[in-house]
Amino acid sequence: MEVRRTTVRDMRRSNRSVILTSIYREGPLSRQELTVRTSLSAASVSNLVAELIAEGVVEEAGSVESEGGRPRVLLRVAPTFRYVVGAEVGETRVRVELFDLAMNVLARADHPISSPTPEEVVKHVLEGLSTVIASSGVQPSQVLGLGVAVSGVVEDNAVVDAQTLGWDAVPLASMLAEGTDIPVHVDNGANMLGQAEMWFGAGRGATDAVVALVGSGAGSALVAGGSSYRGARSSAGEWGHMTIVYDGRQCRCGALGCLEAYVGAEGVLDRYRLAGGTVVKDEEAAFVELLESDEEPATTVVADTIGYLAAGFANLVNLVNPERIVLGGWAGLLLGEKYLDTLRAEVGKHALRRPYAQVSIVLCELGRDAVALGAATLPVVRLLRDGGAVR
Amino acid sequence: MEVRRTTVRDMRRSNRSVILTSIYREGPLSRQELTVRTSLSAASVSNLVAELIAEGVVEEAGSVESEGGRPRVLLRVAPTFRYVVGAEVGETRVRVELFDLAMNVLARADHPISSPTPEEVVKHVLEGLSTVIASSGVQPSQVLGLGVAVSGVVEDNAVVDAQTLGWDAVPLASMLAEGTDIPVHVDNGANMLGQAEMWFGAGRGATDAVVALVGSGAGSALVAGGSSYRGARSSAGEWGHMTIVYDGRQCRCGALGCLEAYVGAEGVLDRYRLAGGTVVKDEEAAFVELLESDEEPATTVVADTIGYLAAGFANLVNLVNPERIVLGGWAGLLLGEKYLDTLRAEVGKHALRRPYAQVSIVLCELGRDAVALGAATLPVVRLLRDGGAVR
DNA sequence: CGTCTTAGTTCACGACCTGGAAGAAGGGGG
DNA sequence: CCCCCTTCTTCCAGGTCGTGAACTAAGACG
Repeated sequence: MEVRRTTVRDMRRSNRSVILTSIYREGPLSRQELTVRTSLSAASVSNLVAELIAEGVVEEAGSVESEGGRPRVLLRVAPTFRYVVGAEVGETRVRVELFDLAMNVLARADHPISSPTPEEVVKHVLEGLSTVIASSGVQPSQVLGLGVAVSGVVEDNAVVDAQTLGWDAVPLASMLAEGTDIPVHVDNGANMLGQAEMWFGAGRGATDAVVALVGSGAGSALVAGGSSYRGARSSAGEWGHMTIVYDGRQCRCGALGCLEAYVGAEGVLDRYRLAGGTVVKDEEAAFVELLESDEEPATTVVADTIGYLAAGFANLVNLVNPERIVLGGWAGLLLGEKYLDTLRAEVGKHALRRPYAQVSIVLCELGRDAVALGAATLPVVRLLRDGGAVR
Repeated sequence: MEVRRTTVRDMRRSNRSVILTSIYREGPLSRQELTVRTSLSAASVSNLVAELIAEGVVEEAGSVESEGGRPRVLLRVAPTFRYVVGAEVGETRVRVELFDLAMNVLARADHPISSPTPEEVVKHVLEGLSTVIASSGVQPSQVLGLGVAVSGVVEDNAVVDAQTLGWDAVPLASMLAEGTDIPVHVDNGANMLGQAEMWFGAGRGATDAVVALVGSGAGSALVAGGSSYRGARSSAGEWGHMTIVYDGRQCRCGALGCLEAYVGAEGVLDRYRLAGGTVVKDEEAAFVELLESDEEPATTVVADTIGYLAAGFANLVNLVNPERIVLGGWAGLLLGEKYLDTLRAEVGKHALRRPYAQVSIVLCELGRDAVALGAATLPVVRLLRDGGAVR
C-alpha cells in the first residue's frame, strides 16, 4: 500500500506540475484556460505562471483573440529552456539524439558497434552524448538528462537481463553516470517506443492502451491509466511469449506455441519455408517478398499470420480491455499497411463482443526510429512531474 | 492526462487518509510508528490522530512496552465506529451480510431467487439489508454503505452486461438507491472476491497480483500497483476467454480455443466425456469424481487440464508480471489442492524464466463465500480514501 | 526520589491557496 | 477620443496546514 504524506510544499510543487503538464501536453494555453482546466483560482494561476516564466520554463507565445476583450496570452513550455538526449542501444548500433523540449531533433550521432559489451556501449553512448552536445552548440549544463533505451528487462535503471545483447545484471545507469554529470535514466526499448507513440504518435489521447511491436520477434508496451505498466518487477508486456497454440511450434524462448513463433518475421518465414516457399537471405526482404506474392503457399501463410496475430490481439482485448491497440515494429507495419481491416475483423472472431467494440486498432505513426525520442521523454517526464524544478 | 489541483484542504484529507489507511491495513500502530511510516512529523501525527479519535474513527487499544521509556499507545480503527454491508447476487441466491469495520460478520441473510430479474434482485437485496440491520441491532445511520457484487460487467455502479443473469444495461445502484438512504456501490463479483483475497486472504501484502478463478467457467481479477485494474471500460480480467489453442474447442462465448473451454469444469467434463468417460449429472460431483479416479481416460484429462491451466497462468506471468497468482473458484481449488506443485512446475515450461522466478502461485484462503465480504470492502475503501470523513 | 529514556503534546511560525476587490492592459466600436 | 469588454495582475484579509523546538507524560531503574 502506497502511503505518502503531503506537506504544504508538495502542494505548490504539485500545482506547478499540474500547470506545467497542462501547458506541455495540451498545447499553448492562456492563463484563463488554465484556471478552467486546473480549477485553480485565477490568482494562483497568475502567481504560479509568473514564477514559471521568471524561471524560464514557460514563455509567452503570441496571443489569440478573446471573446471581445483583451486577447488571451498563450503560454508554452520554452522549447529551449533545457535540452534532452535520448539514446537507443541496438545490437549493431548506438544512436544518440539531442532534442529541445518541443522534441525537435537538433543533433544526431550514430555509431556502429561490433560486439555490444557493456563497456563498449557505455563508451559509445558517452561519445555520442558529447558529439550531439558539441554539434548542437548546447551548453552541457542545459541538458536536462539522458534517457537510454535498451532491449531487455530494466529494473531501477539497471539492465537486469538483455538476451539479444547477452547482458545480465549490468548497472548501466551508474556506469554511464561515471562518465557524465548529466542525470541518466535507463529503460526498456519497447516501452520507450510505446512512450513515443503515446505522446506523439498513434497513442495520443489514450490512457489505456497497448503498443504491440512485431519485428523479428514480438513484444509490447502496456499503458494503464495513463502511464506505463511494468508489473511487479519491470518485465510486464512480454506479449510475444504468450501461448497461443498449445503444444505448438517451438519458440526460441524454449516454450511451445508462443505467439512470436507464429507472427514474428522469423517464425513466419520459417512457416513459409516449411510450407514449401523459398526464402531469401535477408529477413526483411524475404518478408516483403512473401507479402507481395499472390501465390500459394505464400497467401495461406500470410492469412494464417493475420489469424494468429488477431488471436494475440484478442487476448489483449479480453485480458486488459484497452481503448486502443497500436501495431508497430517493422513486420507489424508491413502487415498492417496491407491487412489492417482484415486483422480488425479477425480480432472480432476471437474477442468478446463488448471489449472488442470498445477498442480501436491502429498503426504506429512514428516509424521505427522513435526509440531515442521515447527515451528522451524520460527526463521530460521528470521535469513535468517536479513542476519544472531543475537539478 | 489526469491533472488535479491541490488545495490546502486536500492536504489534510490526504494525510488523514494516509494515517487511517496505515492504521487499518497495518494493524494496531502507535503514533510513534506512524511518524516513521508516514514520514509526517510527530506533531502532525499527534494532531491528526487526536482529531480521528475525537471523531470516533480511531481508538486507543492498549499499550505496548517501548524501548525503555514511556510505553507506546496502540491505535486501531474502532471496529464499531460504523458498519458495512456486502451483498452477493448469484443466479439462484442473494446473500447479504453485515460487518463491523474489522470485518467480523454480525448478521447474514440468504434469499433464494427463482428468476433473477433486476426488480426481484433489488427487492431481495433491500429486504436483506433491512433484515441484517434489524437482526444485528445496528442503527441504520451507522451503516456506512452497501456493496453489491454481481457477476457481469459493471461500469460506474451500473450493470452493463451480465450474461449469466441475462441483464443488459441495468442501473442497479440507482434502483437500489431508491429504496434506501445508505450509499450503494456495485461492482463485479470476481473483482470482489479478488479484493477479499487481496485484503484478507492469500493476496495480503502483494501489490501486483492476479486472482484467477476457475469454476464452471474461468475469470480473473487483476490487481496492479495495489489497486484493482479494470481497463478502459471495466471489463479487464477476462482471462477465461484468452485463446490458448488456436482453432481449438468451441467455447460458449462463440470463439474457438478459449482457455475456459479447456479448464472450466464444464469444458473439462466435456473433454472427459469425449474421451469416453462417464459423467454424473451434478457438475461438481462429476468433477470430484473425475479428480479422484486413477484410471484412464480420467488421469489424462486431468493431466491435460493442468497443462492448459499452466499455459493460461504462464500467459499471465509473461504479460502482466505479477508477484503472485492466487488460484480460486470451486474447480480451481479442487485442482489446486491436489496438483498445485505440478501446476507450478508446468507453468515453468510455458513462462519466461525471469518472470516465472518472481511469481508465487498460491491458493485462495477464503473459500467461495467471500464475495459479500469483498463487496463490503467497497464502503471501507471509500472511508479510508476520504480519511475517515463520513457522509 | 531523582534520573534516564522514549512517547506524545503544545505553540509560534512560515508557507500556501482563496475570494474579493480594485485596477491595469489591450483590443474593438461608436 | 471615449467607453466597453475581457483578460490578467496585484493586494489583502482570512483561513488551513505541517513543522521544529520546547515541553510534558509515563514508565524503568537504581
